[in-house]
Amino acid sequence: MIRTHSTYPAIYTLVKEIPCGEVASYKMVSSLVKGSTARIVGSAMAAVPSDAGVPWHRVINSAGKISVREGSQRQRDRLDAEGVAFTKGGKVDWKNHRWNGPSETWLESAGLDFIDFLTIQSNWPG
DNA sequence: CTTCTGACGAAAT
DNA sequence: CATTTCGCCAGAA
Repeated sequence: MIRTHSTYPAIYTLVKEIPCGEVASYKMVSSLVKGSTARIVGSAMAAVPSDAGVPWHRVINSAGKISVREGSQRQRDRLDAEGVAFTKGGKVDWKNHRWNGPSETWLESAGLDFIDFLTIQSNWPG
């Protein structure tokens, strides 16, 4: 694992909890990792080692779209393959594919109790 | 130390 | 809807 920002490891273990067919926003991820921001999560995704097994393609922006860059088509292809539906405007319907949060095991390891989680989740899109 | 560049986001236009 | 503006901040040069 590449050693960069101190919150990268926590970000990666959290993103690994997102199951096939579901997506989360950079903001959602950052809301669960203390000390991180949506921007940092973006940097973390850009730095994911190819062999780390982190499903980086399941993290999109808060508008429900895939951020434009080189390789964004590859991300779109992966999500299509997982059954994630996009509207004509290229957006994902949070109602159908939004991730609902990590396992309690993860929350515990992050020092968050269930009440904290519910408060955080109430501010998620959708 | 300074500068520049973003896989971001929210609000305003 | 699309664009712009501003706040934010890590990491590379």
